[in-house]
Amino acid sequence: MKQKITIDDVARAAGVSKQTVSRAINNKGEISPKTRTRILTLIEEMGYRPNRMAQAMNTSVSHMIGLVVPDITNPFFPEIVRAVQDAAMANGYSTLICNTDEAPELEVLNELVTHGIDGLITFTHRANDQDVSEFADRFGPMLIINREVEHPNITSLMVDNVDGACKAVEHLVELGHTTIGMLTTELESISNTRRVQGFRKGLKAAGIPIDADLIVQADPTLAGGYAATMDLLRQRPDMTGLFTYNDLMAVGAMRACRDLGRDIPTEISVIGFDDIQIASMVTPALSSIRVDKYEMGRLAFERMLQLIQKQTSDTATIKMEAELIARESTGPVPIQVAQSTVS
Amino acid sequence: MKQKITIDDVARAAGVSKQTVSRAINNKGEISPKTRTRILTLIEEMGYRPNRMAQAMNTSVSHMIGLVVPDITNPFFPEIVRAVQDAAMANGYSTLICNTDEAPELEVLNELVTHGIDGLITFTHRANDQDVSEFADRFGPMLIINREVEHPNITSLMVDNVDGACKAVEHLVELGHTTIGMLTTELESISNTRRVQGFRKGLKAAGIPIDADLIVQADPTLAGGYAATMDLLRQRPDMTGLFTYNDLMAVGAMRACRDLGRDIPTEISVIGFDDIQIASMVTPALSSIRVDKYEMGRLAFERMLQLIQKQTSDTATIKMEAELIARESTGPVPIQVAQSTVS
DNA sequence: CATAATTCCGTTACCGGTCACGGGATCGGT
DNA sequence: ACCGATCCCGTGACCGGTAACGGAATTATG
Repeated sequence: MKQKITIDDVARAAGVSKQTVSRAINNKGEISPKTRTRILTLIEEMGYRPNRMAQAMNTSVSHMIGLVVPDITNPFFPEIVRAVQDAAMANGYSTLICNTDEAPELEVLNELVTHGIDGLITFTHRANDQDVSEFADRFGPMLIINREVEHPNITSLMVDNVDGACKAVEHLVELGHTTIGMLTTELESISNTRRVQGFRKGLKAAGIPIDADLIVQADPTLAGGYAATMDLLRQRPDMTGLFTYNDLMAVGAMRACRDLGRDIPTEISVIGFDDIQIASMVTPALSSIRVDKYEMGRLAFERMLQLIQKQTSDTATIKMEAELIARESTGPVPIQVAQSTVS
Repeated sequence: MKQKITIDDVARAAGVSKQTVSRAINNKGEISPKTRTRILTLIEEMGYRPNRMAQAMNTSVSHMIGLVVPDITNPFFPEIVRAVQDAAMANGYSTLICNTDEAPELEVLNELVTHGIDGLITFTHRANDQDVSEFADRFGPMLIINREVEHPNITSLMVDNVDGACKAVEHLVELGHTTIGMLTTELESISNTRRVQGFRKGLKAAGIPIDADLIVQADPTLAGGYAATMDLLRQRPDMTGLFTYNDLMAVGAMRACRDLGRDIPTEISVIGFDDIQIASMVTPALSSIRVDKYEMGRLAFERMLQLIQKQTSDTATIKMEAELIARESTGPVPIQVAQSTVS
């Protein structure tokens, strides 16, 4: 049994050629209105749906896109994924998703290509520029998030990390802090580099000298943030403001502060980055630099669709701003119960 | 330009028929070892990969499975998705994912089928049994999580919700609580029904009479838990133990307790269900009934693969236990920093 | 009424692989 | 040296659709 109902079955039932059925479905080519409606109602009755693989074989349009994220369990990604899928589904596209944190990125990409995807949205970070370029040569439209690669097939979507980090520092400075630390993470990460850059820029703008001792590297996790903060606060108890590479580190940092008896926000202020769901759920609620993740996914798919349909050949980088969200961890603000739909 | 490299290109380059190339790749049929290795090295050099769509057209094996979740941004799902994808990738399978909380479920399923998926793992909850059965008639192997449908093509994976809820109550009872409330959610949900059932069973086992006033329905969200708890604690200030349908409600409940000046856990104990990442991150850390979500996804794919490859025709329900995780919210336990890998 | 222009639909080839079959070359046995 | 078995490999058809072309039926035109 190959497939439940084929176009031939419909053609036979309608007493026409399958080409005519095809014309009826796609409303393409010459076909009389009454034949068309007759076939369409018949299709409806039979519950026939064209096989997208067969379609893709001659049209080269599979109605699938690839979506590659490092790790879907990282709270930063689900919202982006959701946005891409919502937009995809609304346009008749399905999404093939892969995680790459423990798999060779290019291998994953190549595997996705064999399925005939029409486009690719990815957070490819580990593969080097040259390999990515070579891949893009052989493949079609590609959209990379938080990375810029010069290539006619590659469009980038960049969050303004420098500005975001800068806003975090500005916020702390406005609250009166002058001894401000930062938890950073692996240097290979472009986002991290930019956020450190923004941190320095913010301090400089406020006329605060940069103290290398206050910039500490750690794992971008809750445990990493906890450990680094324990160390940092012991060595530099004078620190009253802390900015972290991401929210999970900030949550860990807050836990460390509590364990060291440093009240938040009266004795120390903490601000994270990304504004993941958890940020608004912890106590005290975490201030953060929000990246509009849903919008990010939406924009990514929107441009991707245009590229696929060749409505545009614009591969100019899409830029997004990051926004300060001040909550309890950087000052006494009213408690807000977040809106969230979760079962 | 249809595709970068086809089997014909390889055949031409090797000076053989494409059938021979096919034999070399699949190591199937009669082929001399030296021809085979010659072709394989050539394939390696050229970077050729067979088009899975074309393969699927005659073999009916697309190496894709469908994965349908209500909402990937719900913290309950990413880990399951990840587990399925890890297992899938390890077996050469790709995953087509869709969200269904705002789309007609059967429509989504049917759409996935047109892509030729080999199997389907789903959390289909809203569609009624008959529609699901009819769908299963036309489709192949299906695995539904947290729902049982009698059908030769359908395998179920069930978490023992009754037992899990029972464990939560037992835990509260052991701590000395006798006035225990529960936040439930929509009645249509099977999981909810079972958890309420377990709640009642636990009380009965402890000899505590069931007080209908203490069972309150709310949205399964942080906001829902917050609002319901505010109401409940005002009407029943004597309540000292609270069990919630899920962790998000519990986090909301804890916030409500704090706002009402009820200290956790000295004045009231709270326990949730699912043990999502957030549970270990909030303060105080939330006790919960853990569902091993990674194992859930792993088991689901494992069985699915067997069914696809017809290694088994076993559609017996897969059962999973839920486990008590006691943290700060139900008693003074040492603080644990959770292990978590997040960027 | 004959011819040209439309309208509508069927036929054939093809997308990129795999299956079933058949046939040439090599080898062994007598 | 002849014949059958074995080992390889090629040929044609096919999976389920679509593109391109061509031809019959209908309508318009002289």
